[in-house]
Amino acid sequence: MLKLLKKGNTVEINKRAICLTKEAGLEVRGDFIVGTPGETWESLEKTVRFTIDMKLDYAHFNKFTPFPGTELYEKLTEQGHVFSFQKDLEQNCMKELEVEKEKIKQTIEELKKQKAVVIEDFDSDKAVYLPFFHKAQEQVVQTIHRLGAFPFLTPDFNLDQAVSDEEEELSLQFSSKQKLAVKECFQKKILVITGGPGTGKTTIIKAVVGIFHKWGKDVLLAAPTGRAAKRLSETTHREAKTIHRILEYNPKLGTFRRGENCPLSGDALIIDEFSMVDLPLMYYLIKAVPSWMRLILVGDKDQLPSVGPGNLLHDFIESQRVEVVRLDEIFRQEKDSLIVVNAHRINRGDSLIYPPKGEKNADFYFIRQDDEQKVFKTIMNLCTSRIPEKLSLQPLSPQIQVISPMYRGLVGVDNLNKELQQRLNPNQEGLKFGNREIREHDKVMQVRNNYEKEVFNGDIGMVAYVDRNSYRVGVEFYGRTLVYERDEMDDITIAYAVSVHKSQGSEYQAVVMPLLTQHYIMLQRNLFYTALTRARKLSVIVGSYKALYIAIKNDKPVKRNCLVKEKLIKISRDQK
DNA sequence: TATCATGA
Repeated sequence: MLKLLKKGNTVEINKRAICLTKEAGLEVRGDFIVGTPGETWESLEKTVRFTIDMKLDYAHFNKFTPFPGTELYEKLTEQGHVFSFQKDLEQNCMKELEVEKEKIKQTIEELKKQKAVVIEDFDSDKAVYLPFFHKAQEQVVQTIHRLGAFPFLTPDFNLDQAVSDEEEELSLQFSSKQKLAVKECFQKKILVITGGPGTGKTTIIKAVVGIFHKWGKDVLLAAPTGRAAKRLSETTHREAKTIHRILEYNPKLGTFRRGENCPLSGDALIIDEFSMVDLPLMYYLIKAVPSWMRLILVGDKDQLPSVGPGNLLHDFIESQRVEVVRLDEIFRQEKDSLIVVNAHRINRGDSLIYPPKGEKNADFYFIRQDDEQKVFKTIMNLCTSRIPEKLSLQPLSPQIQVISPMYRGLVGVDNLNKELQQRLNPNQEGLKFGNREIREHDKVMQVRNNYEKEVFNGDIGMVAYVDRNSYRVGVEFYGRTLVYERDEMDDITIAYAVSVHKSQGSEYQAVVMPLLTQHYIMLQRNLFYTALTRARKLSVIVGSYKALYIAIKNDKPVKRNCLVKEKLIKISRDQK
């Protein structure tokens, strides 16, 4: 018998299945099968095929026989080597593949009987889900469809006048696109506003909130992270909460008090940084949205998709069943900035434009370096002297940030932090906590929301003092010094280098990033785009051309197996 | 084959 067991955050299917999943490359992780809900038969088979390929490769490797197509194979055959057992092995593997496929089908059928998975016909294919993800996806699609069709109040005042009033109040001039975005918030039931950094998303929210307020309507402001919520409330001068908080999350029970039976109250709900919202969170959120409430979703569709399943912002936009305003004019940086130009090129999958040789005033540089050691050395050199000199900044300045795609490795976040601490902040007596040391003047990052201290996950600070007697540390965040007790030390981490994911939502004058083929799993267009657009004045990429090319060409992570987009299209077609 | 991450 197969059973679903819950262990920590992971669902395990009994031993045979795990064995099967391991052998077949099917991983059951974070409550869903193969990384994404709605995995199709076709892609399941591809995964299996891939695993068999790897096995084949591995088998050859063990017998010192290279795989056809590899450089080594070509070289050796050129030299007259013959690999006679090649064919047998391949044939065996093909048989194995059939057996594996059959085993997977049987396992999934068995799981279906136990209602441990939901199998759904979709077009000519079949989709496999864990029940929760199936339910979540259905609910999100149906509710978005229903909410969009629900009648709503349109303003009884002159909208154009209201917009110019806001312009005056905020003392700025909206572009025509921005004006449109503001006005559409009042003319549409559900609206998506998307645009890159510097396209004025927050200013638009500000104006929208202002107009709603003057109209006498209640607006709820929320964001998926504590930091984004804090930023939102700072710019709008109104209360903004995390989505978890507006839904009144209960961490002990893992439930939300707000839901169908206890909906949110208000006339409009604005979610900022919507690109970070994943399918489960959207499910809980949408359940708590009453029919009359307007929904305004704001985010950058080109940023990193949520780590959790789903790619909702993208799916909503692509489905063309939700109204979208795209902000594409850039205000923050000039048009001749290579950072801006290249950010656009990355999103189109075009190759980058490099500064002319010897150019000293460009804001983007690519230092070609194939060797990991050399990349490492270059980064050290950039951080200790070249960048601080060029921008006249202190080497310890929080305005210089190293970003890395991964934690592991010589040019990973962890090692870079260790080495940068040694070079940038030597000779300081620090406090040891486990295997790390916190020193005076160190750059640190808060990694957990703390509402008492008013610091949030992702906030960057500097160690102001270290008290060796009481084992306390004082950290200065934006002019405020906060005291950390010994047992609070896990709330901060050294932050000379941070992951690209962590850097999302922050901006720095200068950004340095290694990019090598060893990061291949992370080499995605969105990742590179996010890293590049964190810099305002200077962005330096150190790495191999091949890695750069892979990253730009790879738009795969955008294509997830969720069927939110397809289902939104289907549901509106079926109703006609 | 193995990476990133939020929330109370």
